[in-house]
Amino acid sequence: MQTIGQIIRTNREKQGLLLRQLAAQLDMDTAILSKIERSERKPTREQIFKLADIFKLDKDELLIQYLSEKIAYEIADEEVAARTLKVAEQKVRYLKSSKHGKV
Amino acid sequence: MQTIGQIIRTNREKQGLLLRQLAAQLDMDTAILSKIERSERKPTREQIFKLADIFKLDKDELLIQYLSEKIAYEIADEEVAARTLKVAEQKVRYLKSSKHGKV
DNA sequence: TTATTTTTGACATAAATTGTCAACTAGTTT
DNA sequence: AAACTAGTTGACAATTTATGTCAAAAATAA
Repeated sequence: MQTIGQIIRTNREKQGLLLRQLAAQLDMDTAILSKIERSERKPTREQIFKLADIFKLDKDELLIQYLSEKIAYEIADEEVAARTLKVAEQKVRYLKSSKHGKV
Repeated sequence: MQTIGQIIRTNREKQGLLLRQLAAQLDMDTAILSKIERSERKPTREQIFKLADIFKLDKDELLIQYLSEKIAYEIADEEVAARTLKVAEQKVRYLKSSKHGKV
């Protein structure tokens, strides 16, 4: 199970880029990128898209990794985490169906 | 599909309580409770537990409703919402297993 | 050792969440 | 109509959380 940070580091190293080089492309501080790679901070959504561009990764896939990681950390400590996600699925389905008409 | 707000309002009315009476029990401003019932604001975790006490509802159930609603709203607009939740389940399982030993 | 890269931590800035308050609306009573 | 009651709204303040900046320390390589 790879974290976003690990995905970034792997890709960066595969391309032989230094932290500061990738950070420059992302227009961010080296310190932050270092923290993101070690999961000490989360990237922003924009940063995710820039990373997908730079590494030619599928934007949706990377976004899914990013969002799911955020959610997972949000509730990982809850005993009810598993059931919460099941109910969340129902609610998402409901919200999406309401949106396209039937309220 | 009931929102937390609807659950609260239903229970409050069942008990014949006024907004200000329930708000007092919750030690919160009437305005906020009004907004929570209409889903204009989210309750805090503590407020959820107090509500479960007051209405004699199952704490875990209400917590699940609360957490899942938060998550659902977080990603409902994403095209990738459904897959995101599936991946989140995997990540939660992984995080929980790491926690109990095997890192 | 010197130079380079990465990590760390203190602090600043910005964004999101939550709370306070007073005015407003709508309905009811006098 | 005026006064009262319940609920709603919106502007603003306070708090919390997220994100960014910077310099110095630690690790690595030359």
